[in-house]
Amino acid sequence: MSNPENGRVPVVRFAPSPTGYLHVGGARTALFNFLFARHHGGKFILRIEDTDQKRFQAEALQEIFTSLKWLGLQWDEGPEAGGEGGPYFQSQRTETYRRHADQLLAAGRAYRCFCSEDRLTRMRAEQEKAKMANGSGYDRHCRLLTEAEVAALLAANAPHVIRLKVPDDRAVVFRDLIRGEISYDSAQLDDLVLLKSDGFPTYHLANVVDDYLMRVTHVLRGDEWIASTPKHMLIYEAFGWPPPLFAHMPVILAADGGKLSKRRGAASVLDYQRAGYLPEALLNFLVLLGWAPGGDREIMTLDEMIAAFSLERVQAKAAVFDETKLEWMNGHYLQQRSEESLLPEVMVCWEKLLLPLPAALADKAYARRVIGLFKDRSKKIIEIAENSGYFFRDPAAYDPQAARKYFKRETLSILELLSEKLAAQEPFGREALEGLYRQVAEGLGLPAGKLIHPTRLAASGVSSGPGLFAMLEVLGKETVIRRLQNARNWIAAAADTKE
RNA sequence: GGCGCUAUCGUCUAGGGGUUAGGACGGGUGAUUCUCAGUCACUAAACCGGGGUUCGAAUCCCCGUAGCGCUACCA
Repeated sequence: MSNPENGRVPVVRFAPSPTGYLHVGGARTALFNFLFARHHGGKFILRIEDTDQKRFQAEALQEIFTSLKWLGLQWDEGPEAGGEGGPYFQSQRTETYRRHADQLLAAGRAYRCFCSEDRLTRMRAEQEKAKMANGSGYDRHCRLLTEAEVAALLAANAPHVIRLKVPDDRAVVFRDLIRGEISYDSAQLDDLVLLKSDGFPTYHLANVVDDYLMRVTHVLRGDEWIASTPKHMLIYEAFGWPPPLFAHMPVILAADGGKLSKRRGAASVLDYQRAGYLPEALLNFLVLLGWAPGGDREIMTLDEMIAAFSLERVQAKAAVFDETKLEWMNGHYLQQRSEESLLPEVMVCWEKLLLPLPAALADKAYARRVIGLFKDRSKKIIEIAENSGYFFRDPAAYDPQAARKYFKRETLSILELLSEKLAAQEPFGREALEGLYRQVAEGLGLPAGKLIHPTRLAASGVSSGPGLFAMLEVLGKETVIRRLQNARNWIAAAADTKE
């Protein structure tokens, strides 16, 4: 399948810089790239933009890989995957960038700039003071250097950068696939730095050179890059290369309308994993932030997203990250999942929560049944583990409020009677147990609730949870009777101290 | 300050010259039940403001306002 825009099989790339963890905004950009590539039968490249040595973090790199894999966004080319366009770390391509910067120098489209940081700072301060209406930015001081001056400075080993010669006063126009035509006046643009004095390229140079060399057809990136795009257009032009197509994704905002940050709701992708979210839920939620397939469809598998995805339907407006809806969606996907598939992840939570580890945890079949009791009433994986502790050890205490309500003196005899009946009950299945309870209640002339609530509290220590009879069935006869006895003794002791 | 982008219920969005402006989350009410959830039903809730264009504007154009982005030898 070829794409409708320029007839070539699309090649896209996700190009994070390893300066921090992959957060949901980045994940959404990666997702849109992935969906676009898959929809058109194209290629999805992962490229690491690590040209800023000062901000590089090795852990961040690992986390980016782990996050993308967890979400199921497998890249076709990139680190670990290989490919013809490699290497995929920009820090390993510095020779390439230098060569290309030289090429621009030779063509007279760029020049060496020896200005010190000091001079630049002073210049900016003066511009600030003069409140220059426009055209603030580098004053092009070194553009006027003669060849002899440059040669002398070079001979003296003077540190320098390479800057692009930006044309004076011209419209730079490009078409954003989501917003339409966007135009900038080149007079607004700086003579931007292409190669830094440490020999590393700036984002702008590396980005353009790599996108060209890797034959990228569509640049789908966050909309904070819109203002950089005219600069990139000028670089393509200086090289004489045809530019790719651009589409800028709207940003994702925090609930208060501000920027997404760790402090404000949006953590890294892996934090959502740790918090008990399912990848399919996060993906489905994220795809709806800035895109909709049309109509009323919301719940979609990855394959359905791929089939329906199109850039034309991507929203231009920033979207607010609504954690509540994510939770709802996660609950939905939790219900869809089998007990079996949930087991490893719930087990991790149990192992953290239940120390020392109860022997019952080793019984996989039992664990699966417990999960079955909780997955439909939970929103996150962690909740399944948090609320099910009593399936692995007897309650250490009873919820005080519930105890006041359900553990009364007259409950004593009820629990005793129930213990007796339960001991004789066979089979110990949920329907049979319910039948037994209704029968006993009737015999006593009491509403079934009078039996059910104390039993629940005795068996679990809390007053909320799965249906009582399903719970008793999973717990098993021996455990249930033991807990009923424990509760009986507890009530008796409480009654004594009161007197 | 300059430049740019954006604007439909609280939130995500559908629609797009003539509609009772639709759906989802969240809220409210009710039903179900042994609790909590869940599920189901019902319900309140929106076209930023002003000018044009037009028989007709939420929809197209302009202006304003607000929000956001960029304005680095960061990405």
